[in-house]
Amino acid sequence: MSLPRLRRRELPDATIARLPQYIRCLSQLENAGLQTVHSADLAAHVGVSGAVVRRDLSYVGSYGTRGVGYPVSELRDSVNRALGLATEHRMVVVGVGHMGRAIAGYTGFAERGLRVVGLFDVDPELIGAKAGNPALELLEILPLSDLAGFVSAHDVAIAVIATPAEAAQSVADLLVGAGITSILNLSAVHLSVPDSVVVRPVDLATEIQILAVHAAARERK
Amino acid sequence: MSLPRLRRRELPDATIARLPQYIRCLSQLENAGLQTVHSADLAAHVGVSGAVVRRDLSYVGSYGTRGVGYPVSELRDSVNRALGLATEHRMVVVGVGHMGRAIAGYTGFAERGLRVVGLFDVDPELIGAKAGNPALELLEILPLSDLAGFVSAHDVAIAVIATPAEAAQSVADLLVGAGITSILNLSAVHLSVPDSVVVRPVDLATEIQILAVHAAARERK
DNA sequence: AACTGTGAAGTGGTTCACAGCA
DNA sequence: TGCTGTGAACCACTTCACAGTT
Repeated sequence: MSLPRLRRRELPDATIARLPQYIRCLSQLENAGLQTVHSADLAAHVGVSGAVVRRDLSYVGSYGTRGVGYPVSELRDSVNRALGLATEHRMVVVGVGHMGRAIAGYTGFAERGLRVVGLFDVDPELIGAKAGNPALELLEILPLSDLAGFVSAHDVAIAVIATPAEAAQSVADLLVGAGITSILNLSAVHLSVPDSVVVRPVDLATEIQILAVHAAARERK
Repeated sequence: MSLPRLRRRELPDATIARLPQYIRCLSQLENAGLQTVHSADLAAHVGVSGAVVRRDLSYVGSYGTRGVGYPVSELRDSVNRALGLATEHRMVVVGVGHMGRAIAGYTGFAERGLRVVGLFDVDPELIGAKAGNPALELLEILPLSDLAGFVSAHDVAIAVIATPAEAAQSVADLLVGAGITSILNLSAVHLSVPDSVVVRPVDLATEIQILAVHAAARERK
């Protein structure tokens, strides 16, 4: 009998994306008083196959019982731990247009261990105004010139770029200089950053375009 | 010598996502008077390798010249055609919060062959108000009860769900009933729809969570 | 009998490396 | 010589299918 593998505890991105969905489902089950859950139940809730769920849970190192299922609350704790939800990750949002406000005001970050702590913009009309999640304290919008100081003072590692495309690269340079290591890029352009910095691009226009191309292909067929 | 393969002209999603970036770059080069471009140039602009660019362009069936490169304007036309940019794809946005407004007001859709033609919400305070891209005509926000009629009357195939999680599934049901075939789901929950309907989920909180988990892993190391 | 955990095969996409052609 | 076009290897993730365990 070999010990459970302790080596690389690297979660695939696809798994990380599903774990919070399992957590939400597990919390509901726990409230409903359920003690155990099958991979198939979680699978149905998240819209994947049971095999995916079992594979995901094998990564978090939490074991179910063959023939029975998974213990609901232990499993939820394990998944929480795998996601590192004990520590709060602070982030800043640069660009307080509609998209920036949508993120600043999103109420679902707390349960994911995330928190927006700073808002930045160049527009003098916006600077000094307040925005954010009304359930927490509203945040004052600060000028970009305060960004570097703020990031180091508040030990922020994650930034969201929600500026127009033209400003995105210069904001990224600023963020990197300030010590940010992870960037969510909502602008439509590719950002050049050092290898030590991780960028995830999300472009809603591109997502819709993918839908449109497939829709056109289906119509044609 | 075998004819160029005419069979499945299916573009991979990853390729579809990059083509608009090539287009933007090609337009710039064309304005600058350049006649030809190397795969490496496009690659640098988009942040991928030259091999990816060549593979992508081989899908669109546009041929460069070995030893020389690609003809800029012919290539742009080919890419435009591959993306089906000649026909305009109409879409509706359901949920006119910050996220919905960000999409309704986005000015980059036109160059991608996309257009928001309808806005819908349940909030009586919002219904009747106007929102959208100020460069075009502003759109009146309509009640959900108008959705089905609107979709069939205006031949809309694509919808964006930008509602809170609780409303998302019922909105999806409504959209499917109305004949929508493609949905961009910005809510955090999985949507159940018939196989004939394509859903692309985009959850910004999840994207940030992926960054946070990786950041935590790097710190730990 | 029921359900987990996981090798092994399959899939979609990227990277390598090089043959082919101007 | 220089750059394209593309088989083949590779990689990350999913799916299959079944052995293992209670």
